[in-house]
Order: sequence, then C-alpha cells, then structure tokens
Amino acid sequence: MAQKNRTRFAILGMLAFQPMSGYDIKKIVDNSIAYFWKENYGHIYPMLAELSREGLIKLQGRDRKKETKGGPERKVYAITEQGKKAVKEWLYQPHAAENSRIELLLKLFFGMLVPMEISIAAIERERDAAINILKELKSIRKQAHAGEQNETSLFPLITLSYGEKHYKAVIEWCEETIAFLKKTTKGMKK
Amino acid sequence: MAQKNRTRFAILGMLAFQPMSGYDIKKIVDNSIAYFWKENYGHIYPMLAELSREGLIKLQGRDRKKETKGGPERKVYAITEQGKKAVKEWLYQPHAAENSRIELLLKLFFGMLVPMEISIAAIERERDAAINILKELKSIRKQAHAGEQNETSLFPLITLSYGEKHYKAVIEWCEETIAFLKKTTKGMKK
DNA sequence: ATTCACATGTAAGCCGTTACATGATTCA
DNA sequence: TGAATCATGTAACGGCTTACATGTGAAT
Repeated sequence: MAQKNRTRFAILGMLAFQPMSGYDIKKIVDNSIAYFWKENYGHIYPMLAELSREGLIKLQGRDRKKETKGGPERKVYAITEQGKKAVKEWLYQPHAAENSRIELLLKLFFGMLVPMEISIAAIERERDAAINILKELKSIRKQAHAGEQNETSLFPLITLSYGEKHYKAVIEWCEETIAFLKKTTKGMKK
Repeated sequence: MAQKNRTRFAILGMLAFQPMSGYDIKKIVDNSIAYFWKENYGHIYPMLAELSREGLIKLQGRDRKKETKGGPERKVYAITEQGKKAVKEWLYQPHAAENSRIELLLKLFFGMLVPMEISIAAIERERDAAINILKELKSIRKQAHAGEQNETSLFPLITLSYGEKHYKAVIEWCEETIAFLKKTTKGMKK
C-alpha cells in the first residue's frame, strides 16, 4: 500500500498561500516551519513536476526577481482549483499517529553500556541545540508580530507556540536529568 | 551515502540487556519505548540475519517457552563481543539532529483553508491521544518501581521522564490552543 | 579572481512500512 | 470448530535523503 507522501501536501499548502517556485518553497519551509518540518530539493522538484502533470498545480510563468543574483529563471507555480480541493480533503482527514524515533532517548536507554559522562554530554548537546532553536523561534515570533494580523497569520502562531512549549520542556528535562545523573554518579563514587 | 540505519543499533542494544528472539525484541520495544521508538518485524528479522552474518550477534539456540501456545521454535540471539563494541561505538557518537515531521502542525499551519472546527477537532484528538499515552507511561513507571533498582534501570527511567514531560507539555499546549481558537472564533462571529 | 546566492534538476539507494505466507497449539 | 497467540519470515514498494551536475551574475 502507498505510504503517506506528505511532501505533496506540504507543497500544495504552501502554494495555497501564494504562487511560488520550488526554491521559494524550500526557503519558506526552512525559515518558518523547520522546527517541525523539513523538505529538500531532491524531493520538491520531482514533486512539482508530478503535481503539475496531475493538474493540481500549474506553471504560472518564468521570471527572475529584481534583486536576484543570476541563475536560471524561476519557475513559478500556482495551485489550481483541483489542487485546493486535494489539500482541503487531506486537511479534513485525521492523521495517523506519528511514529517518531528519538535517537537521543534510544541512546540513553542503553546508557548502561557507556560511561555516565557520555550520556551526560549527549544531553548537554541536546539542551544547547534546544536553546538555539528557541532563540530562532523568538525571532520568528518577532517577525510575525511585525507583520499584519489576520486569520491566516493566526495558524502559524499556534504552531510557533507548540515549538516554544516543546523546546522549553526539553530544556527543562535536560537540566533536571543532567542534575539527576550527576548526583547519582557522585553517590556511586562515594 | 548510506543513511542511518538505527534499527541495527536498537536491536544490538536490546540484545545487550539479554539474549532474545526477534519476537521478544518487538515486544520489548512495544511495551517499553514505543512512545519514542517503533520497530516492525519486516525490518527486525532481516536485520537479525544481517547482524548474524556480520558476526555482531549469534544464534544462541532454538527453544520454546513453557507458557507458549505453539508456533515455530524461537530463535534466540545473543550479542557478541564484536557486537558490543559496535553498539558502544555508536553510543559514543553524537547523533545528528532529528528531522522530525509533525503532521498535526503542518495541517494547522494551513488551517486557514478549512473551517476552524476542523482544526480544533484535530487538536482535540491529539490531546486525547496524549492523555492515553500518559496513562500508559504511568503504568510503565509503576512496573519500573516494582522491579529492582540498579544502574541499568536508571536509564529507562530518564527516558520515561522525557515522555512524561513531553506529553504533559503537549496536553497543555492543546488545551491552551483550543481555548484560544474558540475565543477567536467567537470574536469573529460577533 | 573568487566566493556567494540564485535556481533547477537527476540518480542512486537506503530505510522503513505494509501486506502476504505459514503453521502449531491452546482455550472457549 | 474457530479464534487468539506464538513465531518467523519474504516481497514489494514508496518516501526521503544524499550526492552530483550545471550555470549565471553580483559583490568583495
């Protein structure tokens, strides 16, 4: 059976905001939802071609931005009525449970195989990464509040608050866990 | 370039606890780390064969449990010294950043395309799922506290607390977001 | 002169999921 | 008799990542 193919809908959804090129889509993903979604060119460009063949999007035109620094002409795609229908249909459907795989936790689960400092260091790296992402989210929020407020801008804000909540919780857990493991180590050395 | 293949290390790590069959591994994964890691037979059995060929594990014997209800004999694998070395090596390496994809958030990001109730219903489902998982985690914790305490049991406890913290944060976010969206909808209808 | 950003695309290949196949034994 | 559990395995395939290819024009 076919698997998910959510890239398809990520692209359609982005094009529902406004016509864009594949390059634009990648940039928006990286700059606004990277903390919970990633895409790469190797998937985007073939999918744009496929969606185009299926009539869910159409090539609106080729152009070159004024500020641009060269390169080939941009291929700007727009979503069609059919494409809008498809993405809405997807939005109506309840999604299946995520089967996330958190490598950090798997490694910690097997922590008894390595010295404690190795596990602690891994958690410290996680904490630092989370702190950095939280900073980025802060700047995204600043941008969002600077822009105009309307119904459309509402939804990006709630995904943003998910990210903030999540990374704060991660940082908390990291700090508590580091303290706990350090305490335990000291107790064992006595 | 080769991708991650973390199933490999999940299996090796589990076999570092004790010799097991593929069926056992799947059961342990489902019963103790399912909230952050999933595996399936279609991946486990071929991987066991591969690891065996590579000498990282070895077939310790075939048997049948006393309480068992038939079926083919279990193939019990044990990790080898070489296998232990391999899993330790992996544990020492910092892991790359996860590229998680949270479908709920992607759908919410495009929330402007569907009626508000659809988005709210999706968040409610997420909240309910999180509540259920939190219940399961509670029972895992109870089991853990009932068992004997040693260095090995320490690490499963910290992954457990990650799960608890995470799902509590998710529930909080769901409730705040539902309230926020409902308030906004009411404001718009006025 | 070289780096950087722009921009599109293909090829290879692993990872992981799903569906299917098989069959013995226990319990209701 | 039929359902459920135990248990191992294969086949097919899609999704996604990574690496590679190509080239322009602006800025330092």
